[in-house]
Amino acid sequence: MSRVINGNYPVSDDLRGRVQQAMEQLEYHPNAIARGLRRQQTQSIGVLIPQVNDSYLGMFSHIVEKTLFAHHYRALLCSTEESLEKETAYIESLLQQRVDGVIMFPRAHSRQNVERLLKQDIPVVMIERKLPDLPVHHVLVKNYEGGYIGMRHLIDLGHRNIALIAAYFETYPISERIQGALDAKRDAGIVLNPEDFLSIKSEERRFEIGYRLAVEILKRPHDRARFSL
Amino acid sequence: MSRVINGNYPVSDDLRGRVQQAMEQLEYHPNAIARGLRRQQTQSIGVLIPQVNDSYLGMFSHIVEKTLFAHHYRALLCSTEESLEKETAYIESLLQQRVDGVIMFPRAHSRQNVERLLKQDIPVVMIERKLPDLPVHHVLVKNYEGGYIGMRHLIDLGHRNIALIAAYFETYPISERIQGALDAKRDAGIVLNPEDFLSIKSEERRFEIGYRLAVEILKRPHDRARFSL
DNA sequence: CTGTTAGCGCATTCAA
DNA sequence: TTGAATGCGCTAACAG
Repeated sequence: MSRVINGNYPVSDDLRGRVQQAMEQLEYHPNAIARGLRRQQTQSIGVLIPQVNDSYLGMFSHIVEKTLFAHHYRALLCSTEESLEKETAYIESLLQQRVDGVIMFPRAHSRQNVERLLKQDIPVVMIERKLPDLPVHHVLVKNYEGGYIGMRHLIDLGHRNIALIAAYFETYPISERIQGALDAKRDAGIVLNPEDFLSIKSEERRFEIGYRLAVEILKRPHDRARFSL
Repeated sequence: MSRVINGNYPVSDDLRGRVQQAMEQLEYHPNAIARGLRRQQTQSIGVLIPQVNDSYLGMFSHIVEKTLFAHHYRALLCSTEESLEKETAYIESLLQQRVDGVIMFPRAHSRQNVERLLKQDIPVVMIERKLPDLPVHHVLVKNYEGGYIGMRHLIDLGHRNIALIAAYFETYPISERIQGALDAKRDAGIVLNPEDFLSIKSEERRFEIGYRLAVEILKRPHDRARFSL
């Protein structure tokens, strides 16, 4: 009897006892599928991440999973692998799965996918990316401040020749950090040397290129602090 | 019409066209919940891992997710955090979710949980742990050979004083590796010095203790190669 | 080839 | 307080 399991209706102790005993004997496990169909609610949240296999994102997904678990929700972790195609396929899957909500950590331009979710009235939380004109929740880090503080720290340490390496420099969180860093430089009255800003194109493998650029910088004359965003 | 979607019944082009058009207009997404209830099959596989947030396990879960995805299955990643309680809670959840199968990467003694799954006829795949008397699939690495080859390599390099650090030394994959390593030593006619085998108790934080033990070994006199399992 | 129907397991009515 | 009936959206079986 559903009333015993959910405890949202008055039930006599006698009946409850008999039902519970029967449940144990039959090794009965409530069918979450049928319940989801009836209640139109699945207690599951889609979590889209560029790659689970990454220290920062792994930490992020872990804490999300842990929190959802504690609130009796299940996280459907979806590794998009930076691919918009896979993200789209996963969105379709989550739509069919009738998830109660979606948390997105997008790298690519996922606007259309977000719109598809909203059209089906599925709440969306965006991490570290802005979609100001859409009714979604945002979780944003103080990127500008981070960039500013980081650069400021190096300046306070006495460094003056500070180069900047950035990937995805045209996208939201990074552009903010860069702006913060550049502003810190400007506020300290340090000349902005264009050759000190090295960007990595999005298509390139970021790790290797970052390494190569760093090596190049270190080959330059003078003492230089490095700063990677 | 389900026949159009699934394409497993003959349908005229005319009807198919009309149905497809209607689907687009209504922004129809097949309800996987209802389908799962009807078909008694959910196209989802539970994947239990001690921690997603770990380089080796992260890689493992990533490749599993990728493979399942390609086969139109969804991976329900469950991070057990080395806790038997959380593993048990997840097993119950997967049981209720009616997953089509479970892949387990257990650290703790998960025998009972495996038995609960089998009792409901859910296929189980065990990674790197043996449960010989249970009808489960096993995926095992050649641990003995790995330990043997590793030790053999150091011996071939000319080292003679070789210490061994191991956590969970009493559990399956590790004990195999240790046996392999010790056999390699014996086969090379090297005396087994008991103080060369350092174990880490399972309760301890493995990383820090491993580091401390390694430092201790390095303080010893003589040239010693280190070997961690 | 196509329309109709029953039932998957549950939660929520409505009666009793 | 409890039993019985309905329908969530789908697919498989059965007619047509």
